[in-house]
Amino acid sequence: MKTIEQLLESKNIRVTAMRLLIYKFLAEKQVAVTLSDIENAFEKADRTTLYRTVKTFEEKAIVHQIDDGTGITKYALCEKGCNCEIETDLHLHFHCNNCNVTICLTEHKIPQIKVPDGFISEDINLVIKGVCDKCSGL
Amino acid sequence: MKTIEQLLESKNIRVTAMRLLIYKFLAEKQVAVTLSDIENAFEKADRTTLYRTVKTFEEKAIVHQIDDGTGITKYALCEKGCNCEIETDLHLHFHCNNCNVTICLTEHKIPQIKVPDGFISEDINLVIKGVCDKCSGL
DNA sequence: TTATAAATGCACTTCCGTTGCATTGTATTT
DNA sequence: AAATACAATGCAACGGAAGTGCATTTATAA
Repeated sequence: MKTIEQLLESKNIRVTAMRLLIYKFLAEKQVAVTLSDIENAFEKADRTTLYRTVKTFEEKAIVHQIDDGTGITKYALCEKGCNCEIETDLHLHFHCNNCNVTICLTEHKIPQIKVPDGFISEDINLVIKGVCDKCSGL
Repeated sequence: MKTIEQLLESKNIRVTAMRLLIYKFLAEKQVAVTLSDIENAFEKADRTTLYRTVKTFEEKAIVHQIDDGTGITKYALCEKGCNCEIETDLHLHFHCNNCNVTICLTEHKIPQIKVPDGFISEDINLVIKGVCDKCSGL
């Protein structure tokens, strides 16, 4: 079991208090969060710091960005089964129109999709919108 | 063959010069356009008018909105084979990372995707990013 | 301990989407 | 045709989110 410190070091990122806190925050959340969410959780910290921290995490493949169609970028930790950098391993996301939550369906892989001749597929973004299990009551 | 005037009237939208121009602009373009694109094409017109015109078109299912992950909303005409309002008929979009163009692949339908128990799928957004036929040179 | 570089905080900017309100234009009724 | 009603347009402004420049603080290395 890797500690967060070890993880950051393995990615060549300096271990700072802020980064540990943000990492822990993301790890606790089971859903994708916006920058505002992080802002609200750390009111003492500056927006820019949070912004740049998340950007650093993204570059180092610690978090991945999610575009769920709400117009606001969300972020979620890359963990067990999430190898965002590998195209064939992309998972999909679910956005609840009711509670506005976005979650990673890491176990659901995106099916191979044929593109027309001449087109080269590099990345796929698949977001399903609807009602989540908590809201549907099923 | 319906004229644009007839189309607008059939959707209960008043026929105005602006709307005819914007419709023609969208029809000429083979790709999805941003509001800025339209703005640049009609510099005499006000941003708000263009914005509201497109929104009207969207409500009346004349255009559909595309979220290609660039963070900027794009719009494209709904035509032959595009029945956006019907979930099972959703087509996918391709975004070229090179020339930044987004096109509708109307002939490519989104495969049925199973969601976990308790989740209800209402809408699906699928964007493939890569290199388009014009840029790939294939 | 000092030098070096990265991380943080503050201020500010830009871009896009959106709304309120006054004005112009279009359609309808008498 | 004139008056009325309502929709479309234009202008101004707001708000949120993303992003940048620079000074300051903090951490790492020499």
